[in-house]
Amino acid sequence: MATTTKRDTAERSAELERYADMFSAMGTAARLRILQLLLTAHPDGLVVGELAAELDIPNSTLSHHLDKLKHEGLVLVSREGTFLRYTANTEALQALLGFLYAECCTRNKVVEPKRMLACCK
Amino acid sequence: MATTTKRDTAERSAELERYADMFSAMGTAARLRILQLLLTAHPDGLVVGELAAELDIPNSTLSHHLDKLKHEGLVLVSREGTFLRYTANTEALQALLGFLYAECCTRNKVVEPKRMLACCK
DNA sequence: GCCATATTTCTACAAATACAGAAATACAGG
DNA sequence: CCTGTATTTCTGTATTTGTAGAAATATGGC
Repeated sequence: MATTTKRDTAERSAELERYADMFSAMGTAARLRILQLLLTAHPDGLVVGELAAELDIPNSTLSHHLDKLKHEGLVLVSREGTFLRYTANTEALQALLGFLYAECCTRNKVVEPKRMLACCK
Repeated sequence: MATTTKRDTAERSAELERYADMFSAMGTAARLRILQLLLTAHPDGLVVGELAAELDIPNSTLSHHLDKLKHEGLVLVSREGTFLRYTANTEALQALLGFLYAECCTRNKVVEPKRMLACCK
């Protein structure tokens, strides 16, 4: 019989916390919109100035949002001279989608999870 | 050619806001755990006392979290005498999953979205 | 080294959120 | 109607979050 060790539980709750933080990072219209724009521009991504042009929010606010998205691993950054280019982190998004799918559907036993595994890049 | 009217844009941003609120509602470990428990118990759901027994948080705090989840449409409530029974709102979760899938994958053109439509109940 | 541009950090503040003890409400049963 | 149990609302506080102006930093070109 499979025993659930204290470490298992700790890991599981740490994982839960991580996903909660990711959901939280997507929990405002501004940041969700940023992600949308980056996904639309994927895999090239966008530099901050391009995002700013679309979003009509002050640079400092935008920077703050980008920092949060970066901190939760939802976007990646690379420098191009003076510019910083942000791209959506498809791996993280795939993980999040997979988690949601597993929680929502696997436990519900409506669709087998295999179908999701190939999702995203 | 399809023109994008002002109303289209307003609707789209209202929708975005709604999904952002949903993500926000799942943006803490406590509420994500509540959803997990409800999904595990789906379709029966759980009464508040059962949730309280699992979660080890004060009733008032739990009630507050449940209220937020209810407000964002992620759970449904029904009264059973003295008890209130909460269930996961699979329709809302399916919509959220579909949104995330569409944003993450359709734009990315990796997997066709048809595969998701039958997901959840 | 200096200048111009891109982006972030600093700082501050208002608003939202998490939390929880205590009181209030809702219901079932006697 | 009174009692006990279930759950929420009330209340207050501490923390986090969103926002943004101003200053600072980073980079490339002259």
